[in-house]
Amino acid sequence: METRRTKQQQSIREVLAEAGRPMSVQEVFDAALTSVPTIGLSTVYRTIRRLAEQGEIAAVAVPGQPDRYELADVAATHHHHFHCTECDRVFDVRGCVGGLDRMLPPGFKLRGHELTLSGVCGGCAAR
Amino acid sequence: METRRTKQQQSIREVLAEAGRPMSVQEVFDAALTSVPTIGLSTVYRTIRRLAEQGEIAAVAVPGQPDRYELADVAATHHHHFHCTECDRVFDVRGCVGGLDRMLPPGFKLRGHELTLSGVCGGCAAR
DNA sequence: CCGCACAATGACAAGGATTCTCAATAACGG
DNA sequence: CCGTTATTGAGAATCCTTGTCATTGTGCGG
Repeated sequence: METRRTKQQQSIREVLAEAGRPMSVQEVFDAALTSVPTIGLSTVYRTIRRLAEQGEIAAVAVPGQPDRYELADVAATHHHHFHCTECDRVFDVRGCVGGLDRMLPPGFKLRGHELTLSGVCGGCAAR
Repeated sequence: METRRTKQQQSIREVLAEAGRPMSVQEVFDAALTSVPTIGLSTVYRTIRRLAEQGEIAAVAVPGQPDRYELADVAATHHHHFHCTECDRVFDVRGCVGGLDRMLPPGFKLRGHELTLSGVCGGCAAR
């Protein structure tokens, strides 16, 4: 089961890398179309799922909307997210919080956490 | 446009109130069936959506899974969530974090935040 | 440089979740 | 008790995601 390098996967990674923010599958698909006009939506779903399973990208959930994804090396640089309720885009924000394990009941084991701030982004607030 | 009191809506609220944790639509439906055996899935979706729009319940997102919902008065008592990666249930946890607005870029306006811890719950850890 | 094996693709079918549609039901004011 | 009409339940329709499969094209060995 070797792994082969294709322009489709290359494109998807580039899109995610250049975006600098978590993107939905549809967003990735639209962006990838400009560099690989024949790419199929299935391929984007497949590739993103595989990257997620391999831990190369991380999923970000927003209530009522499809998941977004971002590169794991970004995710590894511990940070969190900001969801603009106006334009529905998601941004990365730096910084974190501590003492989380103290919030848990006895017997619970903490493995990770995800903080999503919400409000209005700079662009939307300006208008 | 008056609002009428029905046993279906009553049941859905009771289920959410008694659960004490965020539930998916399917979970609410299953639980509501015991008190109102004829209730339809459509009604549960409709009612939950309306309650969410009215701000009576709040949505909780988990990557790759349908949203969960909990009563707003619970949500108002500021708290957060713990997602067990073993049994996939979501629990409420007390406590919070501060200084979040300092994490935002200039021009961004913070209106709310959602913290989701993940790991293994007490029950699953015991086994 | 060529050809083969098979991983990856793209188009479409299939599946699951959620919303929509509409005739039938049942609150609630009169 | 009656009529109005909000609400319901069943199923169709829609959206998002995964599965299927013939075709394509990568990477290796010759």
